[in-house]
Amino acid sequence: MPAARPILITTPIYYVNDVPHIGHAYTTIAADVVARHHRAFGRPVFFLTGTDEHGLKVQKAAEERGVSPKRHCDETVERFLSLWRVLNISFDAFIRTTDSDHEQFVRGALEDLWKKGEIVARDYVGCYCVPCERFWTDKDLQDGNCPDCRRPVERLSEKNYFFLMSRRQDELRAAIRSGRMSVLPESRRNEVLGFLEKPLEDLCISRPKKRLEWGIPLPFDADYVTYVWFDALLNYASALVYTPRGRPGATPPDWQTADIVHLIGKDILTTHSVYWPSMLLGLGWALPARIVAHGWWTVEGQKMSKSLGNAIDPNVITATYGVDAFRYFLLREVPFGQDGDFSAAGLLGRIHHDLADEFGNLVGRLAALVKQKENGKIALDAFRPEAARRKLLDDARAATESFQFSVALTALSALFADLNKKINDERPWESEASRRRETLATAAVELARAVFLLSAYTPDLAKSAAERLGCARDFQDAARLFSDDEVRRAAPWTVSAGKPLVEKLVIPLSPATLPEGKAVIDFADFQKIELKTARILTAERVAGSDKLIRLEVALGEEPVIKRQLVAGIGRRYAPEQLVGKSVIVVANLKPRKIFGVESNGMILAAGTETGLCLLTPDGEIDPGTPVQ
RNA sequence: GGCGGGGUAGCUCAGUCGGUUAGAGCGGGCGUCUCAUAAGCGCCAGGUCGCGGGUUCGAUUCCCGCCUCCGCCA
Repeated sequence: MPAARPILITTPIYYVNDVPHIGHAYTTIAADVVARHHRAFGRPVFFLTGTDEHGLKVQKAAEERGVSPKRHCDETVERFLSLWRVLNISFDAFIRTTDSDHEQFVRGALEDLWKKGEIVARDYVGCYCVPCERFWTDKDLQDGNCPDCRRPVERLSEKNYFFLMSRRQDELRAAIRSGRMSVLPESRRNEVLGFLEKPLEDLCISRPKKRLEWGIPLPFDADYVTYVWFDALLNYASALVYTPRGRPGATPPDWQTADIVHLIGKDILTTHSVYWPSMLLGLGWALPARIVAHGWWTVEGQKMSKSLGNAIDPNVITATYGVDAFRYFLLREVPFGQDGDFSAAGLLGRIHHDLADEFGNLVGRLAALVKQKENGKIALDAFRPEAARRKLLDDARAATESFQFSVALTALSALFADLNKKINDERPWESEASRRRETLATAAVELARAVFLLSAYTPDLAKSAAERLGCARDFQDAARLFSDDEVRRAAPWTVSAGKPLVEKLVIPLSPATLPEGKAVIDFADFQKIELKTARILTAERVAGSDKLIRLEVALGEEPVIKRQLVAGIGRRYAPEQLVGKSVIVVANLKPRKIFGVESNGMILAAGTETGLCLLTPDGEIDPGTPVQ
């Protein structure tokens, strides 16, 4: 077999100031799956990740802490390194843009472009926003301020250096159209092609040292440092020519011949599919084969944001639910490329249904059957391949190799379901011996192959499953495991029984995803709340308040039970809008006086004072009906 | 505002190059086996296929308009 072309798989280098969250974990786990998968099948792989450590934000953060920028980076980079250890990330190299070899490399590339005339000096006139570290055009400004942060901008005219990106427009477009460089998913490809319909501008790649010191000095002008993106993007190539920290003995491929795959988030699509390839064209280097952009995660239906404080800390999640469960969930839940929602209930559902019930139990029942009926030995010569299940395995493999992780895991899931059905149908606990052996050997081999494919996604879980099946040794040789003839000739597998492979978790609610300050209540507490439907009979504003409305509601029809209550919904609803509406009220709330009016209950609404929304029954229902 | 992509079962989505009963997974309900983790397997979803109009013998599928959501750009 000819040696497979080496694959270079990369994640973006993460901004060292960031606190790692689910988004960082997602990209990195996806890249890890690709790396592990190809390694398992014997293809040379180089898996690269790292941190981006230059720029004004780092400089400022270091100043605030009273340490040098480098020292600041040395400390904060640990957050990423330790998370990757926790998440079982098998990177071959971890690059930091402050590595001196990387800095040398960037200077070399700049020198080369400068000599080739790909970089020119020009006066730049524009409005600069210091906090955002970027220029804006006059059109961009909003009321003369930065459109991002709304702070005032500085008008500057200064010499800067420009990379002549504009001259790469046609070649770039052609590269994408021809498939020489593919951008996935297709919607992102269209976006880039749309972007390239408009005239492409040149890229300012310098920053005067007087404004920014923390960067790589330009080799041809010591008064300037390199624009952070230009510096950062070059990591993909620089990491191959020196040896950043990483897996000992890992051999980097040659940039010019490697199959280069950049995994990115959709926010950095343009930098990776326009800036970076045009830099490569300028340098005369090979283009990446594929740029794969994934989507965003929301958390419990809400956008992740600093102000909400709902960013998911993968350290916390994995401590509660397990690393493999987390890895599995992220890649199974959402088609790669689309946005997804991370929820405790969703994660728990995947663990219980997919991993414990469907998969773990299958391994367990098969091992138990072999133990009881065959003295623990699986005679592989009884294996009889089944085309439909082989197709599921092939599909799963192909899907992983084309970054369709959820498709791959769905195919494996279908295989597990089919094997469960096969065992049910063929009833090996009571069938005659030769038939029984065939059932068990066939199920075992097909399950082992699936576990092999799963091992890129959930390495530890797959390892325990393989040990349970007694096939761990044959995992060293994918070609043999997947060859019907060869696997039939392999030595029998000896199963081992044991505790359930995947334990179900008893977690009432995820502590990691609970809003801060909210206590967990048990069901009995919840039942104390009497919720009922009600119809609003009258509504009027409470004198002296623009927020409060006095309501009379019907809590029962015959006889009509009236109730007076006060609700703080006046900024959103006018009284006349309310009459006749059906609502949900807390009926057993202790009465209290608000603005001198007694309120005997509370109306349920979602949202804040102005953005709120009354909760109303979805259909006709009598007032006074209990809500449960 | 321009360009692009959506709006299909409670949820997430697939699908129809126009045509008898519109599909899957999850959740929910019912049944059943017993090797296994109260696991497995089987059965049960009648949803104006966003709204209005048009073309057609016939449209959820094609065309037009509208509403609405999302992405990129401005």
